[in-house]
Amino acid sequence: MIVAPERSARVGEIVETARELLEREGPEGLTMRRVAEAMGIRAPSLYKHVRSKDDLEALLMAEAFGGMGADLHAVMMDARKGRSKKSTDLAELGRAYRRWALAHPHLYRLVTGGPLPRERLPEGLEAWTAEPVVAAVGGDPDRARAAWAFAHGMTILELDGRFPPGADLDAAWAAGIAALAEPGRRN
Amino acid sequence: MIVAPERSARVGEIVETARELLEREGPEGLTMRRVAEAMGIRAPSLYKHVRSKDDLEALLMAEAFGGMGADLHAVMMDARKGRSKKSTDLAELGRAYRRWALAHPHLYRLVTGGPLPRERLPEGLEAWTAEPVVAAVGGDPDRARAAWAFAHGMTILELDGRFPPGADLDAAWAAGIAALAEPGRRN
DNA sequence: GTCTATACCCGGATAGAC
DNA sequence: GTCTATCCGGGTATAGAC
Repeated sequence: MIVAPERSARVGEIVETARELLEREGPEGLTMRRVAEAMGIRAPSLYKHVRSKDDLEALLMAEAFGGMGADLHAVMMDARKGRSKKSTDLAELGRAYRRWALAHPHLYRLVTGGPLPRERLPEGLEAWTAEPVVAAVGGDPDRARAAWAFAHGMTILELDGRFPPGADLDAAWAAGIAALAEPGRRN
Repeated sequence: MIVAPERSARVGEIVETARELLEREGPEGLTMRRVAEAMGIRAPSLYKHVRSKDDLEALLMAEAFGGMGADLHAVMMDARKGRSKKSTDLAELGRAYRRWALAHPHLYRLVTGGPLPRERLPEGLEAWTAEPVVAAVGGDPDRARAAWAFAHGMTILELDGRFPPGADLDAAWAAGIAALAEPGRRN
């Protein structure tokens, strides 16, 4: 479990406002001036609570990470109740991953796009989020990375509208997951 | 084969300057002012040749697309000389893809990050670039999309430094390619 | 301690003169 | 085809009012 670090109530308000703005209007809408405006104050006042815009984005990232991670962990827990086998896990996980991303496209981009500001993120958050994937492939780190790359690639290409209009993405997901769900056969 | 559309020599200069700037300094360095400066003119003059910065980026994108596509087509041609079978094709293709991206990280991001401005790109460029991948998986579009997503995911996560320091990326690539290279077995 | 006003710098873009 | 002047919007530092 991940515990949110202590911080003033004001900071919580700012992050919440920023999250709503980002989800509603996308990255263009997330400016310090707009956040302040939405809170009824002036932009410079924000700097009494957060160091910089990058800092604010890191806080948002931590929150979003936690939300997505919670969803994935829930799938893992469900699977452990016995109703599913390993390869089903991975398929379920993939669906949960995709569902979360499509429900929060801008947050997904924030969390997965560009380098991670690791110094600004709670320690262990990254590994915790990845746990369910590692578990679903039986602990093989190479296959876990391949699966993660596949899921991220499918997701970001879909969000960016890079697949042709008629593409059957369910089928592409199924093809990839089926292939990656079991141990390699050659070598 | 793709033919570059007609355009004034000056536009060619601008695109070339922009490409050098982007490759050398990254997206932060690519501003209209810096491009102009590098050419010894003022920024507003650029607008006599390109409509907007987005337009300039689209020109850059088309060029980069062509470059990457040419590399992938070369691999496909080589394979057709008979030395390799299908699954080898996909592995070779993956290596060429990764190599190109690591050699031109900023161009790769430009080409694959965010939505495609399809109206501004030469028609057919996208499909032409994808041809070798489709060929390598025997024409199955679902598997081609899965393979592309995997390759893009691996590549962008590597460029963004999202894998842990000790991760064996060669192994992750191999695991993914081996899995995706052959037709699915279940259903 | 919290906010405001003001101001600076940078980037994209336009208008109009030469 | 290039210039100068200029506008707008964004991040952010500073100084000071309450």
